[in-house]
Amino acid sequence: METTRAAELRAAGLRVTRPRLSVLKVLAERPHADADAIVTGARALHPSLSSQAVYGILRALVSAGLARRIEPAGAPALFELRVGDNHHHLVCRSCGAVADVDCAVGAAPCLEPSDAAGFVVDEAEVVFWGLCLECQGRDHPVAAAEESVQIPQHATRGGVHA
Amino acid sequence: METTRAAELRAAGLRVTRPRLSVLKVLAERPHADADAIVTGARALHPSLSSQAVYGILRALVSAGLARRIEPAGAPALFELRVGDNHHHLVCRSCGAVADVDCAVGAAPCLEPSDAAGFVVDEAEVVFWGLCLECQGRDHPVAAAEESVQIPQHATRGGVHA
DNA sequence: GTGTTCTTTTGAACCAGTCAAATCAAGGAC
DNA sequence: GTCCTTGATTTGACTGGTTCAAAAGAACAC
Repeated sequence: METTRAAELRAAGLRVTRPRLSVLKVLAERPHADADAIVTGARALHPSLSSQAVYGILRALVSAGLARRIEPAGAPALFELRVGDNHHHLVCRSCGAVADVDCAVGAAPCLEPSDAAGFVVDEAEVVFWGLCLECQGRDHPVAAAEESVQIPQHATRGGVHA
Repeated sequence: METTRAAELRAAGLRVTRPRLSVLKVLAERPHADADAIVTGARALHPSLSSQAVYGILRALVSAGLARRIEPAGAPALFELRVGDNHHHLVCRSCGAVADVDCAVGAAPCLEPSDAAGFVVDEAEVVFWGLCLECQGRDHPVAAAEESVQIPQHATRGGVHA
């Protein structure tokens, strides 16, 4: 298993080091971890690891195409290994939990902007905001989105819009 | 005109103050301004204005529903007065320019996640990444998305995906 | 006008992330 | 296997965007 990760690094033109293997292992175990969680997790495997090293490693992985960085508004950046497929994210307004979603329509027509204003678009990024199963129960079940929200984002009333 | 803005503030249950009117005026003149630009602009109208006051005002406006905060990955937050309609944003990877887009489809089916994983979704936020007209010319016209990019985001090769 | 309450000011602090120099290790050449 | 070059990590300081807290000030209901 570690051989696989080492091969991935090598294939991407990156040297195989213990810090990098540790970070990859943490990312495989918990997708959508933030830098801090990755530092903590990777230190279990390589105690001397500094947080700056993790930032460097994450940057190397992202620019090599081995990892993807997502930045939900109001939260620190998250990292995931699932890269190269067309998936988006569900984010819980209350606890920040993140789940992957595939878009229902492949190359969806609604994701070609109606008027691109001269822009050449190369990516459409979608974030679905809501409440995860757990927070629906914890907060009051109706109008739960009004509850104590850590992520500073104006909650649109009245259903999903596009 | 200022009467209108004052009325909007009052209607939202906020006191009418010169700092707030100044910030609203700046937001009306330049949509998608960041906090720093708003401070600079508002100081032209109210020189003693502190940046902390602007942060406070912006927060009040957003939570009152008079303004909307958007946070493109890797850039400071932007603010706009256009609220309550279903619009999204085009962001230039090179210069950070932002343009509004209405989605082609109203309550688009593709924006209902294929599998919501138990989440109750109340908003779908779409960001289209690309190059604005100006940066297409400045950078090399083909594969321009590979150019010196300030916003740390992995550029997906091969067209818009969903 | 007066007083209460909300705003702004002032000044400090916080956090995620970055930078730069020095040390260290991976892995190709021998 | 050892040496050397280049790239990776460590160490420590620092930045930019944003938030917090206490004190001073201004709106506006009465």
